[in-house]
Amino acid sequence: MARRSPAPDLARSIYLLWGHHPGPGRSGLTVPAIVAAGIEIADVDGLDALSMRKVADRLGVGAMSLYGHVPGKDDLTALMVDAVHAELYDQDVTAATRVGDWRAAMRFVAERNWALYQRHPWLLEIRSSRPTLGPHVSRKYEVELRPLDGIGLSDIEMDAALTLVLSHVDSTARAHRKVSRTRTESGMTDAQWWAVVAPVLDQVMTDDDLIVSARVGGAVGAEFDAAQHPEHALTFGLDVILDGIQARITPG
Amino acid sequence: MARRSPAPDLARSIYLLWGHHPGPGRSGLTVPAIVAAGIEIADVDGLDALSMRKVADRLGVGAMSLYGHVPGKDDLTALMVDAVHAELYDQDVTAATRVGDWRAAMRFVAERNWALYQRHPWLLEIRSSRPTLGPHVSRKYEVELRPLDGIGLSDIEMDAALTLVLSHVDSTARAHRKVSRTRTESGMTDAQWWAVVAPVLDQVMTDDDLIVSARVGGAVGAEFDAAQHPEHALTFGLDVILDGIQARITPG
DNA sequence: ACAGCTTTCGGTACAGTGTACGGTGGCCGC
DNA sequence: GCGGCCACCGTACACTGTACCGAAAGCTGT
Repeated sequence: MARRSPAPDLARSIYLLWGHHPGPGRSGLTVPAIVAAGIEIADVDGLDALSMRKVADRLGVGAMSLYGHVPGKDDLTALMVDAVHAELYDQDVTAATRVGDWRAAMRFVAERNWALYQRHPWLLEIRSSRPTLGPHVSRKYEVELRPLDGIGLSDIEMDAALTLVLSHVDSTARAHRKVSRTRTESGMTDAQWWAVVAPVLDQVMTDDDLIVSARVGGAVGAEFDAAQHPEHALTFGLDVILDGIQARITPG
Repeated sequence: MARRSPAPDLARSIYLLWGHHPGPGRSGLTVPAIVAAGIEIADVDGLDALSMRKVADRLGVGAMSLYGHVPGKDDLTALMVDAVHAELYDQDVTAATRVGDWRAAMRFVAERNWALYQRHPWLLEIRSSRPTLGPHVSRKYEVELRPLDGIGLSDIEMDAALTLVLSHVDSTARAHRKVSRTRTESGMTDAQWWAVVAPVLDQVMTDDDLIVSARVGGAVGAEFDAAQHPEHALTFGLDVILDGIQARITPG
């Protein structure tokens, strides 16, 4: 696994994110090409399937050649993250402000981020210790922050409010992904899966105290089969959060 | 890596979670001991450092001996997850209802879950496709759902509201962990780290549009150094969410 | 055109991982 | 005392990220 002794070169990582990388060598290999290949693999097979050798194979190049352009896998994934964030607002820094008041803007932001997670589910699997300080991520932050400027929140509250909206999308997408992975991995529909699991649970759950959760779990399960559960959770949570923020702006 | 061809045995996994496991063999190995060893390793060194060989070493046993008690690593981590959830409410199903009205109860729930994440940060790193259908996780759901019963939410809204609170704790803990990992991995304080990063960013960020984010980022960074940032984010978000739920119960 | 140097490429190797397979040793029932 | 069974585990395989260093290709100076 990752060497940690010679302290990862922060400066180099940042320069790389902001486009300071060597031109093509004699095999035509470039950083953008490597990043694009990585994204393609992760989009199709997930982050677990992303390996340096697979990226190299896809580019018709030896595994070790990648290391002349990218310091290691962590930096590659950071580059991938920043790259896909360019898709969000087409580089238009007023994209969110443009759609209406701050509530409409936050709904727009939530929807765009949700769509991004659907296109690139591997974003949810990344466990990086450092924040991604790349150009597109920075710009995304600006776009999403602007509609909250001047509506009566302190700077710190602005950040907290945005974080709240984004975390909600993140968590909902994560839950959504969990059920869809269960589906694909087991090769069953949700109903089939429950048909296998339910009898076992019935046999084993001898706990008489699970009164409320049994009822609620049943109701959720029913809605669940109705198939558009995640969208409901997304809008419900968003409504709650926006109302809560509103209450913070205009108390009483 | 994980074999997937012979379809993971769902029934066996559930039975295992609910305590159906073989007694000690001639080396004294038991499932609870394996799970405890796994938790100890993950608590200290994180989930990445958890390997079947390390668990076996800690128990003075060969790596393959574990497979007589546990089908594989995924099931082991599921067992670990369920096990630590026993710590949350000391098996008292009325623990949350007891502390006051539903708002007080949700604060209590948030605080307990936050504490659990601090004790077992590896909970945030788990990427399992299936939900953990174990006894302690089930009971936790019941404990946390009860205070929301009968306050004017539909069953589905109850679940969504609880999910909202828990996701918020989850996301905040995740962000908190990210900065503390940056600290330990780089061996620098936050200030030192920024002292390295900031000049590089300044040199490379030639984007004139980042007006609001520069200001807000600065404010957050200052608060950030004040060191209790995550607790602030936790209570701010919780206030927003609870106000939003309140608005949903008693409109007007 | 050719020599020499620089830069880039990639084969091999190493320390890890999860876990399948099959041999072995110790315990239990007779 | 002894046959059989089963828990245990040594070995092996297919992977991973990446360090090291030889090889080859291209550019430069003459």
